[in-house]
Amino acid sequence: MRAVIELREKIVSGEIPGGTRLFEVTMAESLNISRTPVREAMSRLAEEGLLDRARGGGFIVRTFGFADVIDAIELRGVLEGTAARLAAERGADPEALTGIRATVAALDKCFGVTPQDVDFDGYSELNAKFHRQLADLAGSETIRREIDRATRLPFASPSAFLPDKADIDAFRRSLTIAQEQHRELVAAIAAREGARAEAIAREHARSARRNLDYVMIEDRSLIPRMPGLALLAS
Amino acid sequence: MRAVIELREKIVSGEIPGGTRLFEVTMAESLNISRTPVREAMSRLAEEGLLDRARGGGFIVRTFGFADVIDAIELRGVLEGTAARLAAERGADPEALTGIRATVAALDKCFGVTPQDVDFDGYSELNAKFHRQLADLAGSETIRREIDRATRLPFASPSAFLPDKADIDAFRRSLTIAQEQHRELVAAIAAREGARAEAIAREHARSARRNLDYVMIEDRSLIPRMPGLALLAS
DNA sequence: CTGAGGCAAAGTGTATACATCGATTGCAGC
DNA sequence: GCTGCAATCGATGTATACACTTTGCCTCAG
Repeated sequence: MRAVIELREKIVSGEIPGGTRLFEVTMAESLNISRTPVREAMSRLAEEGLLDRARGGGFIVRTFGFADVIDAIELRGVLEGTAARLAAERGADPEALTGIRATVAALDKCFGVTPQDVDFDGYSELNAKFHRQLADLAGSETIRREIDRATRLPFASPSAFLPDKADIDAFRRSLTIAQEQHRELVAAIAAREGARAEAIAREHARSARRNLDYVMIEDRSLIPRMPGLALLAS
Repeated sequence: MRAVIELREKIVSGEIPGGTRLFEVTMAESLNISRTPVREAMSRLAEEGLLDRARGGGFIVRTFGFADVIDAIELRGVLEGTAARLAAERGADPEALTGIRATVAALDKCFGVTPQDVDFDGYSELNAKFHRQLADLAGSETIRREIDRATRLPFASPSAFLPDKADIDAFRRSLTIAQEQHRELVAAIAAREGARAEAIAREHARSARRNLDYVMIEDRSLIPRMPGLALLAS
């Protein structure tokens, strides 16, 4: 089990670059374990989407570029949008609605009196909770699973591009906008406005893309500080 | 390798019902192989979505109901819709467009002069090709993979509810409508009409749902003839 | 009688030896 | 010199023995 964690870390940190073929014996020696758990670990990481099965057996580290980050964000928006739309169309469970409203209220409390005063750790955690609750809101195991899968890649998670210290004004502003979207998204679902709920969820995902664009265009020195961008090629 | 195929068959045929916990030793004995390839096989079937990993190790056969079929169809519509929209918005590769147009033309030739005269095998094969080409059209590996994944479950494939003999009028009619959607979908993408392309792709997936509804409401005796419905619970 | 703790059995996790498959390289024959 | 076949090396596939974890039941104590 430890093998999974160590191997995953080596991949997401970029220590093992994309395209590398992983040999069982080599990996087993470097981790000081036998081939069997290595195979098991690789199999699991293939499930996660970090590895591809090579033809004729074996595994290859997947290569990710910025286009993949963009598409992963777009995909998350589409899937969360579907969850929101279905929740609106089919009617969300009242208890679940109450729960997600509570999360929105808790997120409100992360904002202080001044724009500078934001509880980032609290926001990040509650944001993750909000998105988990959203995925559940449609009551569809199929949708929930798919969101979970699409979200598993390090740069595709809803909290991937939340600023860790958020000393950038543009980032800080994005939090306020995102929270407004949280609120309106829940309102749209409760009002059974499926199309609107879907549109908001899609747009909401794009805030991650805006932050990504900022990092890429305005201040590339932030790239190393973004967990999940380390494994990108080039 | 043979283990994967045999085990998969036992699951999709319903021989091993959902919720069953699979024990490595038992399975190994029943397949006359050792535990190692059994583990490997289960791991792969977990990737396919047929098995879930149980807490404390081991695997459990996933349980599917009709709600899962509905949601899988909806999901395919959403993902294919996204592929279509992105292809329209970003501009599809001209060669790829030519290729998918050729498939549409070939599909046309499956329809004879009378409504009764349809080449079902040819249609089925070309239909699968069309959907493969559609998934590729956006030029996004991320999208293509996700469509591939969502489509892998036996009841979620684009050809899942094509009538094998199609002796039902309603089914035959659906083919004509579906082909019209193929044509308009390509036209919308070529015209860079993203929203329309997305809408058509979603609606197109719903034809599978219409066929499913027919089977469920009008003539349940057809259920065993639908490959991929055998593994459903209840 | 109930609850907790330990013991036993079953099942998975791991290590390792052996088999098999594929590719690459070298040799021989044309 | 080129082509084809064969052999060898390296990698994954398979079998099996052993270790460890977990779970369920039974017993003993409160």
